[in-house]
Amino acid sequence: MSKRKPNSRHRRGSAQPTLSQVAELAGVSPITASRALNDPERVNAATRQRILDAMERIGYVPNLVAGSLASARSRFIAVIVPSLANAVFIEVIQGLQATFEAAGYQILLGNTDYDIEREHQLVRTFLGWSCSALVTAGLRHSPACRELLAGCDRPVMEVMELGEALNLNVGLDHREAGGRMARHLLERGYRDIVYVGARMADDYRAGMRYAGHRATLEAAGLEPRLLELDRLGSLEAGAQGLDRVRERFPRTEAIHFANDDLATGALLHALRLGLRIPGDVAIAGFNGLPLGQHVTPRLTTIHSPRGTMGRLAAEQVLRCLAGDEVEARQQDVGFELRIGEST
Amino acid sequence: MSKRKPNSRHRRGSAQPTLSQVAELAGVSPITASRALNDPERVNAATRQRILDAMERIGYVPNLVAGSLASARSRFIAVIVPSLANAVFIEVIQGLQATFEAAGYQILLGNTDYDIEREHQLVRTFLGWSCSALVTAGLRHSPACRELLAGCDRPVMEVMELGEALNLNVGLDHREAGGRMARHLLERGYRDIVYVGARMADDYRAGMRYAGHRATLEAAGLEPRLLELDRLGSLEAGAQGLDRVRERFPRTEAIHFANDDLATGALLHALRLGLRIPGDVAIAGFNGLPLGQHVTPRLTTIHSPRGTMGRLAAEQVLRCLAGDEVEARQQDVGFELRIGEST
DNA sequence: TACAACGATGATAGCGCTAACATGATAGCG
DNA sequence: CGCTATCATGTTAGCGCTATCATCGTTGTA
Repeated sequence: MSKRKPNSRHRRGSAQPTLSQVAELAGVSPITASRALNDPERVNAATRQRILDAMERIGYVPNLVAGSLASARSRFIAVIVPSLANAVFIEVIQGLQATFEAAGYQILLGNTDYDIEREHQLVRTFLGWSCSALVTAGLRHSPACRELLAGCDRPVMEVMELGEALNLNVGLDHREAGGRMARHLLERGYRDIVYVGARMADDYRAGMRYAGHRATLEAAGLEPRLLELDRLGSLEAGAQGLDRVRERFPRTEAIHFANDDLATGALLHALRLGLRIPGDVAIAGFNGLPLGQHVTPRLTTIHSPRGTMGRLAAEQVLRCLAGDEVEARQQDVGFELRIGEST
Repeated sequence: MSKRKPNSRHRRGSAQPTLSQVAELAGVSPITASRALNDPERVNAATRQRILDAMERIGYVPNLVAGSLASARSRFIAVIVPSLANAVFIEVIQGLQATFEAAGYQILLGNTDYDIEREHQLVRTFLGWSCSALVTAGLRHSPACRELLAGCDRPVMEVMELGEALNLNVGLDHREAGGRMARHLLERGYRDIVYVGARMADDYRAGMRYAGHRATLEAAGLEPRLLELDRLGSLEAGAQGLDRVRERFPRTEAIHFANDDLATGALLHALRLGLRIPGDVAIAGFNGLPLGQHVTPRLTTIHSPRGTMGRLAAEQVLRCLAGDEVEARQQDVGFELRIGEST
């Protein structure tokens, strides 16, 4: 029933207390109240306390959206990963999150589901949020996305792998890692070796490891064999992978799996089947997930420092944001062969 | 060297193309350009195409910060969890994320690290971002945080457990789940049963499961035994838990672990030690993680539908945001006893 | 004592967008 | 043919905050 007053045209807003109200209560101007929060040193201690009290009293919550618009910068860091189902990305995210959060930044998490177009969309959205920096998992982007990232005038960090990066880069050499494991298998005397990947068109870093693996085998005069599964890595997929390898390549002595999930799934499945490991078949993985280190026999794998990768990447970005000179735009976190009893 | 012109006082902004520039190029007013994006039906098709072309041409990226300020609502959903190290939360987040993302919402992820004050801080920050709704893992909050949530005038969803919720609630009854597993162990004939928890002051839902476990044992006239570890659940901790139980309660017939990580860690450790399961000791867990279903013997556990929980919660929140009447503010997703060979 | 240097605070003017209302053209109706 | 309904678009006025420049004492110094 209550008709809106005809004169007062607008009345919007969220009915939340505003900085102006705080300022009025404290008897200062809004800008001083703003400074009390964002640049406390520039405000007289007594005045500041009066302002903080007023905020407390009326339950003021800063409107960060307004602040970001006015200052043209947010305290958001965009983080874009291809999947949340993979423990590897989670650990990198944890490293990023802890470091950024400690510096007062909030993470905007995006999940591409291995869709490169989706990534482009996410980058647009995050730029629309005036994020301070972007972190993406991997170096592969659609051309439009790459252009957007190159021209966005803020730190762009690409993690997980090393290569021709747009700007900042922290990761490891997957090709080399794949080669390293292949060499280990050769050193152990295995000759009939199969590499098992899972959707390597999407998980292209697994493809890079395979490339290293293949090159090593070829250099040794052996014929590389590849089995590719059409679903992402999981324990279940690993079990299936083992079955398929035994069916297709019955003389196989060793299986080099694209990751620990696959490898552990195969290992547990092999135990169920009563196979001896590595007597009947040797199994190797990649990642160094805890899981593989708790089974018997322990999984031979290549450990990558994922938490560290996230932390280093975040520190690098923070340094950039602080305006410090960044010494190394590219950082190799390396990897480590961990030999268990499975090979 | 180039002195700023003395008259033009300000010149800020990000040098990014704006809607006004798009509008000018397309020969319409800014509001029409705005509508072409946010409410396409209300704009003539030809005009709309002209506007979209103009956007494409100058590489316009919507400034979502400005849009949110003007409309007093963002498309953010705050999601607050106590940890990212636990697969359980990850799976809930995945369910939330997929559903919210499909509806055009962006998740703001917060990690409290089991610190209730940190949660309060996160809620403040997220409210400052004008998030459309909040999702928190669990019902426990600091009084100030609870007050903030109660008065924030947007959907608040509490997931994971059921109880006295602020507003919306999707979860399961942990007390009942703990009781259910205890009953199973009793039915199997075990009498000397130990419950192993890990930092239950923090992981208080594990404490609720223990309460159900204890009640069931007491009702059967048995004395409940508890072993608490001072670190969070992990395979490693589970192995340690088994050792401690065997040392402290040598006659133990069955161990009810607070979660699958602990249980699986113990199970694998037991196999390493050459113990028979369940002959020497029976092992049960909670969660229904894939891991436990791939070991031999398979782990007896209680499966909770975590992905579903996330999805249902998100759907409920979306319904609320759409203004639909919400039929049930509280939803029990239940749980399922999955009997493996470990008991 | 005059003047620069500094510290504390304020006035003004937007940031880029959209809600609310307004306008003008066209269509539908008896 | 005058009236209202509907559609397409425009005008106006902020959303709540902060960058920029301005002001006004106070202090230190020659």
